[in-house]
Amino acid sequence: MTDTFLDKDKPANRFTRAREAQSAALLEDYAEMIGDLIEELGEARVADIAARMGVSQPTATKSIARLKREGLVTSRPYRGVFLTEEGAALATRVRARHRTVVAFLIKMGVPGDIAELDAEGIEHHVSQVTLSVFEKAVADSQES
Amino acid sequence: MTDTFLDKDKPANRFTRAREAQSAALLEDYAEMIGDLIEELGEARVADIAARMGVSQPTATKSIARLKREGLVTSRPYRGVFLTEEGAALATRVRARHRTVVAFLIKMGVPGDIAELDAEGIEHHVSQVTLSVFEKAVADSQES
DNA sequence: AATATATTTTAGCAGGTGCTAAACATTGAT
DNA sequence: ATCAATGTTTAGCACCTGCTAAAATATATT
Repeated sequence: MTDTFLDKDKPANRFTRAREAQSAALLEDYAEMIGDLIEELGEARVADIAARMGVSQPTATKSIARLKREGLVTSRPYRGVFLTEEGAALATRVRARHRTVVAFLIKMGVPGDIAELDAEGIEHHVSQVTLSVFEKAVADSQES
Repeated sequence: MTDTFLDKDKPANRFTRAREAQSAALLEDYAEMIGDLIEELGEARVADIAARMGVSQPTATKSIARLKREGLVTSRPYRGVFLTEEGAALATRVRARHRTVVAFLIKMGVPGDIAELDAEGIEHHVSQVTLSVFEKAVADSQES
């Protein structure tokens, strides 16, 4: 019996862990943004997704293909993109985390626009433990 | 005259900015680690670099080629890797930033080991403004 | 010095994300 | 119904980062 049964999926090394988080980041961002678009516009078109991500439409199409492969969205050719149940859950989770990180940075004194920019990169690397710390810091500042 | 002369290098969009930060991350990590190895062992060998990065040696060799292309390191075949002046400056900057992020997270209440893991991903996305906020928060907690 | 061992690089592959140009489908106007 | 404009996908490229297997070089042992 080895001592590894508890860390089955834990990468041995911090860089490996950061690489894995980064690999999930694109999926998370697309899921969240597609959710946003559906809420705002009633549908998520490739053109809008591409514009918001700052990429070309073919690039968006290709990434959407990956999202489909991963079971996060569905789409039919020349029609919009829709979140699966799993995708919608991810979007919700990611949106909440994003808001927490932004609120936390602002609470620490970072200007809002910069907090928004930094959060976009930071959020994907915040563990659950750290996120809870951020949440608590934000909540504490809101006590009357 | 357009209104863009002030934001020459600023990506239009937060995702584009995060992508660019990510592209620099690998360079930053290698530079820092090569600096660490030289300090600890007197030299930075490919095998040690690969082990610490959690990648195979061929992968390390390939990334070192990119570092050379970017002017951050020098190396001769079958010999160690050395930082250029620019690479050393980058390593110093990155190491300081890493320490600040870790210290800040710990100060906020994140356990040390988790702070270390999270910082590895977060640090590359922290702007100068946010870093200053972190530094100040750490400094404040150290007042006697 | 010859041989064995260890290290490093090269070769070749896979998969991800980006692009432009061109083909295809849909939508809207005449 | 046809044609033009718009939106989407396909094709084909480039570059990055990862891998394994094999070749090349350096180092250590006898």
